[in-house]
Amino acid sequence: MKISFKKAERAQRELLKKLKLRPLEREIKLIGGCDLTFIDPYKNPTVGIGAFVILEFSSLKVVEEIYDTMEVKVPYVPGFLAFREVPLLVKTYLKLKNKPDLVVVDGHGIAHPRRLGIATHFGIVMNVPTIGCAKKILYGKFEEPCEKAGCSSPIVDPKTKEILGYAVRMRDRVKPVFVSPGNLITPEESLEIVLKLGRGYKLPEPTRLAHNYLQTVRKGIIQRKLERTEE
DNA sequence: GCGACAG
DNA sequence: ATCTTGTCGC
Repeated sequence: MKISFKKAERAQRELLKKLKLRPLEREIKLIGGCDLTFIDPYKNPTVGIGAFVILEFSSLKVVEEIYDTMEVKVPYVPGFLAFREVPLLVKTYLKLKNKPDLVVVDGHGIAHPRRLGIATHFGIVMNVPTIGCAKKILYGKFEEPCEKAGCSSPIVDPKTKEILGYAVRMRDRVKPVFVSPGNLITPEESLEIVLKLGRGYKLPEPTRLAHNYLQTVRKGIIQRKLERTEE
């Protein structure tokens, strides 16, 4: 499927009007992590697998895990990731029994050329507080944080000098992750919460667990598919 | 014009 | 985003 940049940008500008970067309104009890993978990432129409893992924020214990699949035809284009991945994230989110008070999304929030990273896009569509946590920078300038776990430095918009988020070192001497608010939260709160989600790994727990869960699910699906075609 | 470019 | 073992450094 082709993608109209003109229409996509227009859609992003429309969604931007609904963005709310304001302090959290209620206490975070349940926190969700989500991620996507594909059966064949190099094929164009391909089957995507989406997953959500819900954790109790205070203990980081898993409360619920769920996944769903969907045919994905939209290609990945930097700056327009949400158009490829949000539909499946929404489909999976709707299956949850335990709705989280906040969702950590694999990708950026407002640290995006038009402030509409996947975390922001999903947060606005679902009207839920979100934080974006990406492994690589997409937009904004930052200084390398100190080498210790817990160190951070702001991601600044080169045009407006606004703070879009933070580069955060979750583990000693390991590459930082890039944290920015998605919707219904502030940059400072996003940083504060992500720091509480560290378990000594590079990624915050919700994201790490969603990713691990997906790997297991994916192997199972591929395995079952093989058994089915050879008997 | 060139480089950079989440997943 | 996937395929993959060992290996090096802290």
